[in-house]
Amino acid sequence: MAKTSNTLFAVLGVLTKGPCSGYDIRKHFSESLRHFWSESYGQIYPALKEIVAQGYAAEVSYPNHSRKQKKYEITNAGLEHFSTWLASPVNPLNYRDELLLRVFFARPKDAPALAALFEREQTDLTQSIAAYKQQEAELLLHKHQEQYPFWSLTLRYGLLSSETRLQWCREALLLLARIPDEDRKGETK
Amino acid sequence: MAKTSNTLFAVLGVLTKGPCSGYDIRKHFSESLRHFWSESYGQIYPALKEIVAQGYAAEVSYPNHSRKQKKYEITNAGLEHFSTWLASPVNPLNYRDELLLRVFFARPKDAPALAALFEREQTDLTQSIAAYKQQEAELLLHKHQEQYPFWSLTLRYGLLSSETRLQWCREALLLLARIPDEDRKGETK
DNA sequence: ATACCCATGTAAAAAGTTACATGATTAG
DNA sequence: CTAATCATGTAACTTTTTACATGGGTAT
Repeated sequence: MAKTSNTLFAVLGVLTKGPCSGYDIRKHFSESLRHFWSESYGQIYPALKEIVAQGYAAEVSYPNHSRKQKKYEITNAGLEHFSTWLASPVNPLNYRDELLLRVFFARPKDAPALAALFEREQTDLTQSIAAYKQQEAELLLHKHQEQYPFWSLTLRYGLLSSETRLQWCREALLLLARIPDEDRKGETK
Repeated sequence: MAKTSNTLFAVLGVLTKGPCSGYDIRKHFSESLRHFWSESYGQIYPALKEIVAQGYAAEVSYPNHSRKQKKYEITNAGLEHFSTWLASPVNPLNYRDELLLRVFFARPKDAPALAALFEREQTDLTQSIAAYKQQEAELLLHKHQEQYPFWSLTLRYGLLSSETRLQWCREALLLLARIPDEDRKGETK
C-alpha cells in the first residue's frame, strides 16, 4: 500500500472544515486538536504538497487580500478519500507514558522522588480539566451545528480520561505515603 | 544535552531488574511493559551498545551454559544514572489517538461507520480489561516483593483508563444511535 | 524604525519500524 | 529430521522534530 500515513489524513481532515493555509492548519493542531493529535510544520507543508499532487486539494486564490498566504481547498476526490479513511479500522495505538515507565521501575527508595512527579502531574491535570470544562462551555455556541455531537464527544473523552488519571494520582500518593519509612534496606552508603 | 532519549532509560530500566540479553529485554517490552511502552530490536541492540560504551552496563558471561546469548549487567554508575532519570521531570506526552481523530472530523453521514469503529474498540477494551484483571491476580504472587506496590500501580492505571474508555464508547454509541436518521441533507448522490 | 506576529518552507538530525540475514538450540 | 523458537544484528526506510532562513504586514 502506498501511504497509510495518518499525517496526510489529519491535514486533509482539517481541510474538510474549509479552505486553509499551512499556517491555519498548524493552528488547528495546536488548538482544537492538541489533546489527541499534533503535527509540526515539517510535516504539514510536505503533506500539503503531496495532497495537491494527488488531486485531493487545490490551491485557491482570493483576489481580495493579495497576501503572501496560500490557501488550499479540498476537492471532491479529497472528500471521498477522506470518508473512506474515516471508516477504515484504526491502527492499534502505541502509547508511551513516561510516568508509568518511571513507576514501573521504581523501588522504595524512589518513593519521595516519585511523589514529587505525581504532584506535578496532579497540578497539570487539574489545569487541563479546567480547560476542558471551559471548552465545553464555548462549544455550546455551536450546539446547532451538525458536527456538534462529534466535537462534544472528543472533549468528553478528554475530560473523562483526565479525571481518571487524576484519581489515579491521588491513589498513588496515598500509597506512596505508606512506603518510604519502612524500607531502608540494601543501602550501600 | 547529549541524550534525553527515553529508549536508553527504558532499556537500562529493564537491566535494573537483573542481567538480560537483548532478546530478554524485548520480551519484557512485549509482555509486562506493553501497555505503556515498547521498543523494537532496531532500537534495543544499538541502545545496549551505547549503554555499554557509556559504562552503564557490562557484558557478563556465564561459563555454565555456553550459549550464543550475551547477557548484560547494569553497573553502579548505571544504577545511579537511572535513579537520576527516574526523579527527573516527565516530558509532556504527545498522545495521538486515531479514533479521536476520526470522531473529530466526522459528520452525520459517517455515523454508521463510526459506530462500527466504536464497537470494535469496545471488544478490544473488554479483552484488555480481562487481561489486566488476570495480571492483577498473577501479581499477587509477588505481593511481598518491594516492587509490588509500583507494579500494582501501573496495572491499576491500565485497568482504570480502559474502563473509562469503555464507558465513553458506550456513551458514544448511544449518542450515535440518535443521529443518523434525522440528517440526510447535503447529499449529492 | 522596530518589534512582533503572520507565513512559507527546508535541511538535518533524531527516533522508530520493518524486514531481512544468519545461525544455534530444543521439542516432537 | 524438522519445525519452532531462541537469539543477534543491521540496512533501509519512514516518521517526526527542531532549528533555521526568509520575508511580508501591522501596530506603536
